[in-house]
Parts: sequence; structure tokens; C-alpha cells
Amino acid sequence: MVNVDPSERAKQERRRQILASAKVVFADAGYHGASIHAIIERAQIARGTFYLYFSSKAAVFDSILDQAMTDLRAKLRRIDVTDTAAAPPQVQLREQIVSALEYIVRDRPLATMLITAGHTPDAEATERLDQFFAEIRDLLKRALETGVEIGLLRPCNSELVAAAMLGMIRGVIELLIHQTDAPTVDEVASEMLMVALRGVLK
Amino acid sequence: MVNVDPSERAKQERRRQILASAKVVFADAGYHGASIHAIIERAQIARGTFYLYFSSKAAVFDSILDQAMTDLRAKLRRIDVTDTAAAPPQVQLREQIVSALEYIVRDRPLATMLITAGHTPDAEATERLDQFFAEIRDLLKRALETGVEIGLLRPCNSELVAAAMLGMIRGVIELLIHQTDAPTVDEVASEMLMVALRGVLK
Amino acid sequence: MVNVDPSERAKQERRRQILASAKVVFADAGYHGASIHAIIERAQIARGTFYLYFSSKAAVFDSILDQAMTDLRAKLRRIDVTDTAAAPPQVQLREQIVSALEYIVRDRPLATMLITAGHTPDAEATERLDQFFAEIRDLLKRALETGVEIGLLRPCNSELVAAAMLGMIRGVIELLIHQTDAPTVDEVASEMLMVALRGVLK
Amino acid sequence: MVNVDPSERAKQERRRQILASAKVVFADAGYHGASIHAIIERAQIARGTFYLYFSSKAAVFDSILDQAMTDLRAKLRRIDVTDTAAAPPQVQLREQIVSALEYIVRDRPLATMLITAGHTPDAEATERLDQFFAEIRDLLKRALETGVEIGLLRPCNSELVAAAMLGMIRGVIELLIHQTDAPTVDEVASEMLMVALRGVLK
DNA sequence: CATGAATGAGTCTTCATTCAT
DNA sequence: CATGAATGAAGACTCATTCAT
Repeated sequence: MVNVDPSERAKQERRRQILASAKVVFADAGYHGASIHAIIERAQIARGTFYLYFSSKAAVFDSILDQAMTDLRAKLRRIDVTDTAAAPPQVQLREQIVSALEYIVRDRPLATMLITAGHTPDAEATERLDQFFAEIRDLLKRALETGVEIGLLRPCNSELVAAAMLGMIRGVIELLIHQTDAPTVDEVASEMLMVALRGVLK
Repeated sequence: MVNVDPSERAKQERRRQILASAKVVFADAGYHGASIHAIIERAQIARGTFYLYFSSKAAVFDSILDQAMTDLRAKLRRIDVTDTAAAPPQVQLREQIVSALEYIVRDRPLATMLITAGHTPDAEATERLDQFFAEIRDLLKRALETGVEIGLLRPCNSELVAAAMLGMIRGVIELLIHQTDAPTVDEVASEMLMVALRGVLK
Repeated sequence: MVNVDPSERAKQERRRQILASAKVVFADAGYHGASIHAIIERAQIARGTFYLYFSSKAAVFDSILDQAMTDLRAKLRRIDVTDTAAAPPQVQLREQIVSALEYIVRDRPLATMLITAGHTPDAEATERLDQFFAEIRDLLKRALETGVEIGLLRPCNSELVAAAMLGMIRGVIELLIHQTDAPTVDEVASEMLMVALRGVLK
Repeated sequence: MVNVDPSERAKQERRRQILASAKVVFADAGYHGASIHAIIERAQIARGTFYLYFSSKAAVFDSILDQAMTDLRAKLRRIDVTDTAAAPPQVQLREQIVSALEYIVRDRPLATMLITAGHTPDAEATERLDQFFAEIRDLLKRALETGVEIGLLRPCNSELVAAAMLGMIRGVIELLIHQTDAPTVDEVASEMLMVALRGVLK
């Protein structure tokens, strides 16, 4: 029995509505380019109402990013190579990638924000985003290192290759966002993994 | 003998100086975050002087991007697989990548701009930048397709793989920019090519 | 037997509670600085409830001042010099001053409001307050004139001296409000009267 | 030869013009009630111009008060009772009072500000003003104490009497400001001193 | 009666751009 | 050519007041 209070539910709905509008506006115009005016116009609410739900422009921005980062973190974890009962590493990796891509690609404005949210005046937000990507890079890096240790992968500059792979992921996300007749997430994941693991040489 | 007029030369110098200052400011703060104040302060010129050389904030931004795109375009061309006298395809590719990376990484502010320049109010500039990346993607795509045709590469979704590779490049550029003790461009190019061509599997 | 209706009594109580909260807030922050939010928070009531009891922010402000002015007016009257049965003029004066000071000083927020309530957007309120002080000044002025007439006081510019004395009163009230270890109202009244009547010269 | 630069002079003039307008507006409406709009309208300048000369609303407010306090401090000093060549204490006191009153009364908006500037959000400004009045009160207090020591004045609660006298001064200033046919500063000073020194009793 | 979510006019402040000197 | 004072549109945010529940 959680929150069946109808007014509480209505409030949550309003909040979601504002978040959705803000996401679109931020995606379209970037943090600085986005105006409260544009957000409230899209959400069909009055100026003051916005500030009833969020304390500032930066706060909505943060809220959106934080939600996304939390959701994505829940989908990403270290790949288990010890548990023999678990799926093979490549399968685990593939599942995580597909899951994350699906989440991101389903919400185009969010994807755009994640890809392009470079410069916030709110240094804090920028830093949090940077740290998020650093986390993912680190996850990839450790996965690579483990792979090398267990003899699955060839030795490499893990830092560098991790950065390259994170870039690859961002690259294909951009493709998925911009292209109208983009391939399915599944296909994308397969091809990308193929490239990452075996390269393009015959 | 073009432009030996000393005053004309001085003017060009001023222009360069403004462009350089603007580049740094744009890199630091993003398009919207950058202020004319910051640019002219850095360039040690008066407010009005700025507008003698550039018609608007957007104009400097465009000018910087255009210059970079022109320079980079000059370094990138289709890889020749017909001329038997030419270097082998992989060598040609490596040369282009090293050349482009060196150009970008040498100028950190420019690199930052290219990587993060997401949002201009000037839709035109955004579009031009998007188109530039589309060009590169296209170049990569054609290279891939040619590679497949001549039996060098395995068949693949060239569009997708091109996007992934452009992403890889951007990923390693970010690494080169942010890291203080980054590896040399040469090392980076080698590792990246290794991954792209052979993957990370043993 | 007026108003024994218990709900009516409850309403009066609410009203008093709001007035008390508002008084504190106005004293702390001044008219403009005071916010409805601060008042209702202090009064532990909802926003809308405030407007059930008072039509506007200006209305509470007015109400507070009006009450204080009414109360004080009841304590101040012309000094009777004809009734031989009455106390001597100086004693009457002292009694009034002590009574008024006690009323004001007992209620520090009110005192602060009376002293500092300079600016209301509601010109009416400002004027009413000004008029109140003018009344007191007038009372003092007439007292002075009567004193001169009956040969008790030396001739003087009654208008000016009345203003000076009102100022004195406000000055000592400020002292009483700000100082933590202030002297008693009685001491203050005595010393002030001494100065006003005999001056500070030996 | 200081600042004969005509443009510099023009700037100083602008600044003065803004200060003058702001003074009037602050006097009319109080700190909170005063709007930048009202100030620039009165000064006949554009919004941005205001911020070219003052960094904020609080800054102009401070500037006005600081100037006044500096000017007044220059007019007030301890009364010399040791130098036999100096004017007698009462004359010194009278001179200072006349000088200060003249300064204040000449500039009615300033006077209004000084009298009513109670509540600023800028706690700093309020404190500075409070401290200024505390200074004056202290000056008066020490004068009283010295007077008692040298046997000129009767013993009294100097703190309290100083507060009363500062109040008197404020009281007569209010009179001088509000009344249209007010007496001259000289008359006012004489009468006030008479009251303070000898009281109103015959 | 009481509530508190919603409103929007109004505030301060910034900053790209212009233009007289 | 160069300057920098002046401009005013536009932005983020506040808060007294209303009204449906």
C-alpha cells in the first residue's frame, strides 16, 4: 500500500510531466539554450508551478541526469567470470549492452541529453556526468583486464581501449538517434560486439 | 604576391588573435557560456573592435569550426586501392588518422570545441558540424565498403561500423585531451587500429 | 453577553494567532521583507486560511498597527490642570509615559514595528502611522503650551520641542528593545523626564 | 591636476545622477519597495547602464549610505575640554550639531533614507547603519561623561541620556523634513540645545 | 471552513550588439 | 580604425493572491 493518495499521485504525475518537457527542451537546446519559458510552455503550466516542483533550472537538469544514471547503473555490473554456473562472459556483456542501449534509445530526448550534455554552468552536474562516464569506462577497463588475465583477450592498453569502446557505444547511439530507419538494438549490439571482439579484417 | 600591405597583415593578425581567444573561451565554457566579454578580455581588445572583425558571436564560432573542418578535410581523402604504386591501404589509413589526430590534439581548445560543440542557437552551425561528422562517417563507410569489395574486410553493416569507428576516434580524443600523461598519438593510433581491425580477442 | 458562540471564539483565537505571527515576521523583516509564507508557517496554518481572515498582506499590517494605536490612544489623554483634585501635572505625565512604555516594551515585535515601520506600499497605512505620531506630537505640544500658560514651563517653540520629545521617547524605546540588560521602564521614564524637564546641566 | 579627462568627468556625472535618482527612490519607497525600474526611469537611463555603474541594487544603497556616513563622521568629533584656547564645550557642540543638521537637511531624500532605512535584506548595510548610529550615541555618551567629570553636567545614566538625545536629533530632523515652513537649522539647534541642557521647566 | 496547488505579474540581473567620439 | 559607454531584450526566480477540492 504505497501512496494511494490521489493528490499525491497527481503531484507525481505533474512532476513527470515537467521532467518530460524539460528533457525535450534540454535535448533540443542544451542546458544554456533551454529556457524555463520553453519548458513550462511545453508542459502547459505556469511559471510558478515549475518552481513548485523544482527549485531551479539546474535542479531539473540534475534530476533528469540522476534518474538516468541510476537506471543505467542498475543495468551495468561487473562481469562474472568465476561462477561457472553463470552465462559465458560474452553473453553477459551482450545482455548488459542490449539492456542499456534499449533503455537509452527508447527515450530519444534523454539519449540526446546524455550524448551532448557537455557544458553546464553547474560545474557539479558536469562533473557528475563526467564521473558517470568515467565509471563506465572503468567498468570496461576492468572487464578488459580480467579478460586478458583469464586468457580470453589479447594484452592491450586497457585504458585506451576502454575509451575507444565507450566512444563506439556513443557513436552507435548517435546513429540510432538520428537515423529514422535505424536497425534494431539487437542488430546494433551484435555488430558492435563483433567489431570490438574480432575487428573488421577478414 | 598577395597581401603584402602591412596594415592588411596587421588586420589578419588581429583576426587570428581574436579567433585564438575565442577558441579558448568556447572550449572552456561552451557556446552559450562563452561571453563576448571573456573573449575580448583575453584578446586584449575593446568591445567594438570585436565587431569590426566578426559580425556576431555566432560568426566567430562558425569561423573557428569552418577553419578546423577545412584543415581536417585536407588531411582526409579516399584511400586509393587501385594505384599499385601507392602505399598499402592500412598504411594510408594509419597516416591519415595520425595526421588528423595530431592536428586536433595539438590544439586542445579546438579539440574540446569539436568534441563538445553540441548546441548553438545558430541551427546552421550545428548542422554544418553534423554534416562534417557525417562526411567523415561517409568516408569511413566507403573505405569499409571498398575493403569488403577487394576482399580485405569481412562483410558488415558499413553504416553502423562507420559510426562506431567515428565514435572510437572521438573517444580516444577525449582521453588524449583530459589525461595529462596521455600516450603519444602514434601509440594511440596503433592500438585503435589494432582494435578496429582485429578486435580484442586473442 | 456577546459572542459566546464557541466557533466564533475559535475564529477569534485563530485571528489572534495570525496577528501574533505576522507581528513577529513584520518586526523581523519589515513590511516588504515579510512574506506570507513566513507568516503562515509561524501560525501553523495553510495559505488559503490566511486569506479567510485577512484580505491581504497590507490588511494584517494595518490591523496590527490599528490595534496598537487604539491601545495607546486609550493610555494617552490631555493632562488635566484644572481639576484640583487630580494628581499634579508632572505625576499625570509620568503615569502616561510609564503606561505607554510598558505597553510597547512588553511586546518587542510590536515595538520594533512601530519604530521601524517606515514603508508600506500601502500609502494609506504609512499615512495612518504618520498621523498617529502627529497626534502624539500634538498631545505633547498642547501639554507644553498649557504648561507655559499656567506658568509651569518656560516659553518655547512648542512644535519643535514636541518633536524633540517624541524623538527622545523613540530613542529610549530603541534602547530598551535592543539592549538585553536594559534598565526598567520606571528608571527610564524618570531619567527621561528629568532630562526633558531640567536638562543635563548641573 | 586631477581627472580633467572629460570622459572621466562625464562618467562621474552619470554616477552622481544615478545616485541622486536612487536616493529619491529609496527615500520614497524604502529599500525593498524601490525598484531598479523606478531608479533608471528617474535617471533617464537604460537598464544596463545602471549595472555599468553599480553592481547591484544593494551596491547603490550602500554607496549612498557610506557617502553620507563618511561625510557626517567628518563633521563629528570628540569635544575638546582640555585646550583652553578652544571654544567652550557648548559652542563646540553647537557647531557640530548645526553642521551635521545642515548637511542632512539640505538633502531631503538622504535625510529620509537615514531616518527610515531600517530594513535591508543586505544585513551588512543594516548593520553598518546601526553601527553608525551606535557611534554617534557613543560620541554623545562620552561627551556626557566628560561633562560630568569636569563638573559641568549633573550625574546621569549616560547611555540612556545619549539614546534620548540621539532620538531628539532624529525627531527634529523628521520635523525639518516633513514641515514645509520649518524653522532654520540655527533656530532648531538653539532650541534643542536649550531643552537638552536646561529642560523645559521655568 | 480549511487546504495547498496553481497562477502570472513583477524583480533583479546579464549580455550581445550598436554607435558617438 | 579603435574605443567603450549605452542599450534593452531576455533570462531565472519570487511571491501575493485565487480557487477547486
